[in-house]
Amino acid sequence: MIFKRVSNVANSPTDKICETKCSDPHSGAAGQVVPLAMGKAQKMGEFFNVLSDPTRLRLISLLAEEEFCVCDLAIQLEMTDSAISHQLRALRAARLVSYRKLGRQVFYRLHDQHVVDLYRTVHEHLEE
Amino acid sequence: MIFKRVSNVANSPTDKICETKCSDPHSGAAGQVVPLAMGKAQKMGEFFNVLSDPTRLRLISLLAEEEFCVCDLAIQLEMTDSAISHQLRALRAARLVSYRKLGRQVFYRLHDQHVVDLYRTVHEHLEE
DNA sequence: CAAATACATGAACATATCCTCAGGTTTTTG
DNA sequence: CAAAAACCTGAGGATATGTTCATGTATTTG
Repeated sequence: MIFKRVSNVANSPTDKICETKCSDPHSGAAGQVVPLAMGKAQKMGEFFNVLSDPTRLRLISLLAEEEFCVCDLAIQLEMTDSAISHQLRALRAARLVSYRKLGRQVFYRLHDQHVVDLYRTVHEHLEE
Repeated sequence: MIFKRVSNVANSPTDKICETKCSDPHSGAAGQVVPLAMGKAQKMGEFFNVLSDPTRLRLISLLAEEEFCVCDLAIQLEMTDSAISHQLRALRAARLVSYRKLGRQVFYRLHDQHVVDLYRTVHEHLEE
């Protein structure tokens, strides 16, 4: 099956012709190669985006060891309470951390082991 | 061992006191919990950042199946050659893809299996 | 109860990111 | 050789992101 050019896609002024491997019958059952759907790519991107910030990664590296309150996290990263709080908000939104309140303090921990695994995997990968 | 407050760190006008668990002796051999170093956090962030864009993830999803030339990638994602080329540049810089030239076409493929594993792991993780 | 601590939040600013547009190079084709 | 195809690249503009600053809420302490 040949990929038909989607006509009005603003794909350059003069349309071009290059349907090289689109008709290739190998790879998979139907011989069709379909890209990840937009919606899923968006979700997946948002997930990786949470892990794309140095501060958030440093927070995760600490929380991978034990539970910490916001103030202590701020001290160890030598950053403002506010900055840390904002980042923890992002980590919460992504369901990467959970917390418990104790008096006026809030202790954060990693939501599950999954993130730690991912973190460690990439950490090893970059050691080369 | 107690964490001593790093004095001039712009850590709010009035310095505060909260050295809750910093002196906690458990976790690890020396009982010390040290955050990921700034430099490494930066590198790691850059790596995840490459995977934080929907377009790049869709490219990876295609290249996980087989080799493709730029034009075909553009057609399947319904985007401009230019846009795709820019993104492939980012993937190249991150050493996630390699390429071979054949005539006037350039065929891209994933550099190694490692990325595919990571991609699939997260893909499954988000299926809930 | 008033002050202080711990944390959260909104606005604002500087920076980064992704796409488009307008060119560029290289290779093929007529 | 000239035109076209395939791809690359830099500049520019809209949008997103991270920190600071100022302020707000809740809990503890004197």
